[in-house]
Amino acid sequence: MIGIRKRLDIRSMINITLPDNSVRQYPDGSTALDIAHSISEGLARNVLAAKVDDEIWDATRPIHKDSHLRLFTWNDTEGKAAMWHSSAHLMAEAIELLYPGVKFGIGPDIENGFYYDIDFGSNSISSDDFKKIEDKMLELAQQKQVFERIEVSKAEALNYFTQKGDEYKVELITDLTDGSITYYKSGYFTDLCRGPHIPDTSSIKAIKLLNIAGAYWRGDEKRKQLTRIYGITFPKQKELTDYLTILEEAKKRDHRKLGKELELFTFSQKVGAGLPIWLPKGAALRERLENFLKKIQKQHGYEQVMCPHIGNVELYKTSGHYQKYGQDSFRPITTPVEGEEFFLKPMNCPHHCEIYNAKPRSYKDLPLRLAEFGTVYRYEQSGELHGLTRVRGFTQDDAHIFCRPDQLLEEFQKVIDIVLYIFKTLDFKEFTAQISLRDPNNKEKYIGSDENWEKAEGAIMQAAKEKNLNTIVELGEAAFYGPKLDFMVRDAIGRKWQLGTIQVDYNLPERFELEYTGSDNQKHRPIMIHRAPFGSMERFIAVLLEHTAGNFPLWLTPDQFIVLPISEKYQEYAEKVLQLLKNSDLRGFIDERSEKAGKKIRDAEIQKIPYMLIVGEKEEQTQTVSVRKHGSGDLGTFTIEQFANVVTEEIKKLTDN
RNA sequence: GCCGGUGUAGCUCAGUUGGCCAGAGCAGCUGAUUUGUAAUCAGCUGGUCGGGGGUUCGAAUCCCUCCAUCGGCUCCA
Repeated sequence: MIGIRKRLDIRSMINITLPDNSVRQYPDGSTALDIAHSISEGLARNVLAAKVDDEIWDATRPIHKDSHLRLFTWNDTEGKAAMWHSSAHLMAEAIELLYPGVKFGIGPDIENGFYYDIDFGSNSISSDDFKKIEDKMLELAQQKQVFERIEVSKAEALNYFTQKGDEYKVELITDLTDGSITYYKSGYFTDLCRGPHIPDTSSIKAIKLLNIAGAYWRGDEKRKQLTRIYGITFPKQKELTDYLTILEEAKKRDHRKLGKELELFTFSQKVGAGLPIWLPKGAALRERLENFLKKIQKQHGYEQVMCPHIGNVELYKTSGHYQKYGQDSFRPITTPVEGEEFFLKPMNCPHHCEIYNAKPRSYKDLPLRLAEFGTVYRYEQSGELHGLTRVRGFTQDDAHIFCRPDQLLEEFQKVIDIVLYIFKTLDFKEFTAQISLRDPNNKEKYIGSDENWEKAEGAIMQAAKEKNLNTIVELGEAAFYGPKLDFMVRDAIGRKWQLGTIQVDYNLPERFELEYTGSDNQKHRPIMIHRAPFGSMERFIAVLLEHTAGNFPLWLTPDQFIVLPISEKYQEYAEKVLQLLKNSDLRGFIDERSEKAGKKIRDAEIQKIPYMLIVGEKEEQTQTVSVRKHGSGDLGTFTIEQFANVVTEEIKKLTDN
């Protein structure tokens, strides 16, 4: 069906139910914008989109039946989405005018802004061209271009884009069903689009193109790479300025920057890309974090084990990792005489299976919980490396739980408890529990029987449900041998990273022929749970750095205090203070430089040391310290013992929750 | 791996259209100062301008290539 409905002279009335459940009558064919006008002019100016019953609509689309209506403005997610989606069209329009003949892929709104994937043909483009495009966009936006929705037939749509020579749109249309296809036309630009859009471009007042990147057409590495331009727009210039300021602030919390400034870790071109080197302060911090988890694990019946860093190729053929990842691994290590092949250990599970197999197991031995801080090496493509969050060598806080079927649920839930305890202790409030299942349309990517997959997926969902976890389900995110429960946390600029992971595995026990003798004196197969509450030490510390902006909890932080003698005369007393606090198991050092107190304080603040202890004549006479707290200032005078007690108590409170 | 950006002293950055011995601040070292809640002063050290190749009378600056790094894409056992 084509085009514009005829406007009737005498229209019947429709009932519109508003969010407060009040019902109002409007002429048939009224738009959300009309209705907004009837409520208030201010509202009408701000309406960007509307929800008509359960669908998000253009505010300018005529409504022809009794409906529930909700209006969206910039303050609503849906309003922002409509604005950014329309901004993508605006950008495409500007680009089409500036670079005639370009072809368009897709251009959606995203969490913060929008992008458009464009085939620039022989034109090459870089961020230097942004200004020109932004200016053009502003010019077009000011023309108050109206977004017009047009229904078209499939044949018509195919014809239009074939003539235009845009093969990407043709491909998209081919996959659509006839009767549901719409165009949106604004100014000089017509796009295949489901909508909805804002009424017109005049609400787009501030525009910033953010970055440019290659993006494979339809996410497929084997297909052509288009140029993706990311941007964001706002209804007010000030909001753009604020947004950019927030981005700048977030960059200051980048773990790569803080890690260097706080001397936690470094990288060396000579050692190799993606291979972090832990400096003394970082290594000590990491050790504290390991000890924290070791203590919890000990309480939960885990046993520590240790395995070599390499494993014979046969180990990985048995596990199936060789077939899946052999070609994408660091090249094998071979022995000079025998020609045996070894792989750098990319995961700990096969080794742990062999520990299980080292002796016969009884049902009474289960669950068997084997834990190891296992350092593994994985070849990651060079472009994927990223600080400590994506590396080629890292240490997993790994453990494998071998259990009987009747123990699975409880064991899984106990692991959830550990993860939640850690998150609580370290104050990670915003995380997502993601159930990662296999892609039902792509089963050949996975090993194992359907039956085992179904059992494993069912177990995870049941455990998460009984623990009242607020979960989201992602298809296709499972590991190749089993489904996972992943705990996702965002970094400073909003990227999502997987930290903790818990996985149910029926496959490796089969491949390694793991067995236990049951009470019936028959052989049975155990189930394996893979779990890493931190995920990896590297990634966890990276995310922790960004969450705390380098102000680690007192029990973790490298230096808990610094003693600042006012002058060299008080050096001896400073050493006494240091010694007494060390005796109380606190960490710190003395700033012995011949600098003024102000300078020493400034430097200690920059180093984010929680407590600064200023000592001079007064303090020496009364055997006290003047305490200044990082970020909050002077706390007054304490005896050394008082200070030690206060800090010890504070540490206790942080770890005993 | 792919697209685009970046690479100058330990750190943060200047270095005009290719042109004298490549600069600054901080850090470091030496000396002076002996300091009371976010920067005391002076002097000095420190760079094959990411590596290699090329163009040129002349390259930090232009070209090629490799490496690292940043933002994405793809991937993530």
